[in-house]
Amino acid sequence: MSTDRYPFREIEAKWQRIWEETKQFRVHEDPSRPKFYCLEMFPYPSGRIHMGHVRVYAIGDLLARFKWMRGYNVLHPMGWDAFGLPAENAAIEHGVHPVIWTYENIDYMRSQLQKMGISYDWDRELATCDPTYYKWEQLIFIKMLERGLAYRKRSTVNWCPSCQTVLANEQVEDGRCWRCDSEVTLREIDGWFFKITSYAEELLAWCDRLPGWPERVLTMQRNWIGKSEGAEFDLRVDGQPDLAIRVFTTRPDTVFGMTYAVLAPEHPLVDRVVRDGAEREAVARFRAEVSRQSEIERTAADRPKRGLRLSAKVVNPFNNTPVPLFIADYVLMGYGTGAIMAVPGEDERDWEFAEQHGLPIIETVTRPEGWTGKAYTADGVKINSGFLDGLSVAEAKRRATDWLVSRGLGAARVNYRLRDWGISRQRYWGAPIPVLYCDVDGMVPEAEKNLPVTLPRDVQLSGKGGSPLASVASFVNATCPRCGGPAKRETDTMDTFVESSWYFLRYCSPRHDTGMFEPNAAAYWMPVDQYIGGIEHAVLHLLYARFYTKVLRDLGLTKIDEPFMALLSQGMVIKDGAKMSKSKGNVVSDDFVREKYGADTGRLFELFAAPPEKDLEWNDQGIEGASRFLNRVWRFVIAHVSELGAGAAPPSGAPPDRSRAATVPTTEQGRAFRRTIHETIQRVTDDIEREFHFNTAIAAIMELVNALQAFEAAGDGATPERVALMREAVETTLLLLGPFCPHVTEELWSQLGHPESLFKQRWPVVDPAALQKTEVTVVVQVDGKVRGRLLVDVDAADDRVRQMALGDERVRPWVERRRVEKVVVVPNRLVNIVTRA
RNA sequence: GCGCGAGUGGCGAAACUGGCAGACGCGCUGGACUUAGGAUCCAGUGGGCGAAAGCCCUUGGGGGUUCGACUCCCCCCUCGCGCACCA
Repeated sequence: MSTDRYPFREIEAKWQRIWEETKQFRVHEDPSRPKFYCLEMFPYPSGRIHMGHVRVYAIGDLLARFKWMRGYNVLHPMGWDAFGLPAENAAIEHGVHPVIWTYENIDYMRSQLQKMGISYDWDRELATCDPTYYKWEQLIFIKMLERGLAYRKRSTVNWCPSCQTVLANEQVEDGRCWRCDSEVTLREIDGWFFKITSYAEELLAWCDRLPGWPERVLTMQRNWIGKSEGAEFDLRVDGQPDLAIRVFTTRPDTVFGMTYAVLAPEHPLVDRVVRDGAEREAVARFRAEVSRQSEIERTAADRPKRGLRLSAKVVNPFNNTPVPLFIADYVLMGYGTGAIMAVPGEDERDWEFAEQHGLPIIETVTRPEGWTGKAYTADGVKINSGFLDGLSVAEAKRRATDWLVSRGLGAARVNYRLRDWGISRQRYWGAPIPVLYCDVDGMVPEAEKNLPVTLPRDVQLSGKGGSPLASVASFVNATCPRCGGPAKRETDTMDTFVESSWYFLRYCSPRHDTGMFEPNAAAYWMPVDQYIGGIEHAVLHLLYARFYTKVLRDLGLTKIDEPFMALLSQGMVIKDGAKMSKSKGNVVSDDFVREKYGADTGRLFELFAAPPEKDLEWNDQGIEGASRFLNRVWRFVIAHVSELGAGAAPPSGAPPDRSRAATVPTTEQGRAFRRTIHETIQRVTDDIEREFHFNTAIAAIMELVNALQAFEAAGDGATPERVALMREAVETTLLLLGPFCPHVTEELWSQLGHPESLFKQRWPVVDPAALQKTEVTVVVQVDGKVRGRLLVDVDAADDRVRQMALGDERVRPWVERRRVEKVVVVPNRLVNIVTRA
């Protein structure tokens, strides 16, 4: 057990107190300064902050403090995503009311964050379960309802049997619940939806205009939205003139290859094309079989396709040929029209099905030479396709669509995979949906003056299913805001992703009480300049928030199109091969690390161990290294305080101009050392600002400290020049390290005699003169292998360098008795002598 | 299956637009100080040969482009992630 650690406990408590007392990180709109809105995804108050959380907040704090020092007015808020199931489950298991459980967790986690010393403006703290918060969400819900952006319908939805609630499509991963991993089932239920599909095109288009986002997140969003262009048209049912089946295809060029058609088993027209009792029975049996499959089984691509041939036939409008009609499990009711024309020649799924059922296959695209595959889906010349023969696929698509349109048989059509966002939750701990049902007026939104519709405190939570609010008579029985008669309240609550879809706007004016946010404040701060959070929300929260922001814009509340300009998706913190989580029992608590090593050390280690986008394996030994480094800095500065501190304080409190040294070094050693200082400034600045490579930024600072110690050790006395250089190095080190380890650097900064906070200093500026070199080492290679080194003047003439290289005595033996074929000179870098025997 | 991304010492990782591979740190080895060291400091640390100078090999594997390849191109292997019957 190490003993001689710097007194981090006292230092951290001291500076947290001072920052709080001086309200150092409280901010206000200030149009005279550039703003920077730095935001980390707010946490769900699950209980304790662990090292997985620390990583995100350390990154956010580093960027916020860095931007402060770069002269920005930085908004850096924190709050709580406070509604959600764990609170309700805790209530069921332990009998604690969700409100108690939630606020106790918030209190504890807030104290943990405060002990981390993050530069939050705590005056802006919010919790989404606060009625003054969700009130505005209810108001927006009503406005969305008026515009048809919120609607209620009965539909087949994803149901999590363990959470006892509906899930949106985005919240199902691999057929399992995103939160509890239970297998999701399907259920027919009434529920509320947000019409995110109305924004599909815009959400997709803006993916191309978010250069600050990681490409993989944008790809995931594009895939999720799943745009496909094609055509829709009717297939007449043979012998039933009043019946037509609408199909959607992305390949209208292949219609001449249609050899059958398929309806989803649930398709409503199935009942109308069925001819007799026996067939009806067969259909019922098939449907039962299909519905027995779980969602996972049904959508797995690698399982055999099951189908049932119906007696009816449908007619291909292009050539009036009747083809057989099937119902099959590989056609989904939820996409397109729930019915397809099947073209086995050019579609892999149809090929597979056709083979199984002995159906004919017509090729309508010329295969390339030597093609041995089955269905052919690439481009080629059209064949067997009537008036389309000889065209390319793209051209044939256009012509076929035109043909349909001109005859009034169909239309060009764009489909999206994205479905509307189901937001009804049959649970208690969420924001009530502000709607009532009246016998006279039907479904009625709550009057604005009656908002918020608050969640009642007294409720029986059993987890047995059904919305718990339904059993709270005082909540359910209400007054119709339209007729004043009795009405019943909606008892579903909203998906908690609704709260997190606008909290970043609320932070701009968190106590504003006449609207969602104060428009001028939002206009000043928004959009978020840097958002930081986990990759797990690539499609969930990040898509919902983008959608909701656009809705607010269209309601006239804000002018911004997109909430987050730049996104940093940090990797997970792994321990023993798994993500840290309570259920896996591999959590390294923030309390443990902070008490043993200090907050600065914990943060430093997480920022140093890996670049932020990569997963980080927690390593108990690695943190010792971070601790050792900070101790080394501490000991060095303390040991030299008296000699360095003297005169270090600027006379008037004005920040000294650090871009010019008090002294221009007179020795080569001094010049080299000062060059190291300024190279470090450049490296650290670039690493933070350009690439988010915090690990290499820290490495550069470590190198500077190593150089500082070497410089000190190699000296033969404290000349004024040496002291000035060391002071420059020490101050630069503290300034550069500040955003990573704020407490220890702030303390040392003050010990050096500076009356003003380190974080009110300007970020160090590179002195170009210090970077200048007079000589460089040039590597000499012979046939690509390093054989020698030359010390030459910077920008020495190529010819001269060539001569020196050829004449170098370490190089000569490798060149002797060989012919020099060529000499490549890369100025200030290397010489490569190419030889031949 | 399709689409991305990644494979570098014992470990975490560096390497700008092709130009000294392995910065920085962990671990390990030896030494100093010490009653002690799990503190601190010094030295060493990719592999092989060698007393040393030095030489040879080395960025998943194979080919290619180039004076020169971790970096660019082609094929293959492994791992991770995403999508996964979306017509």
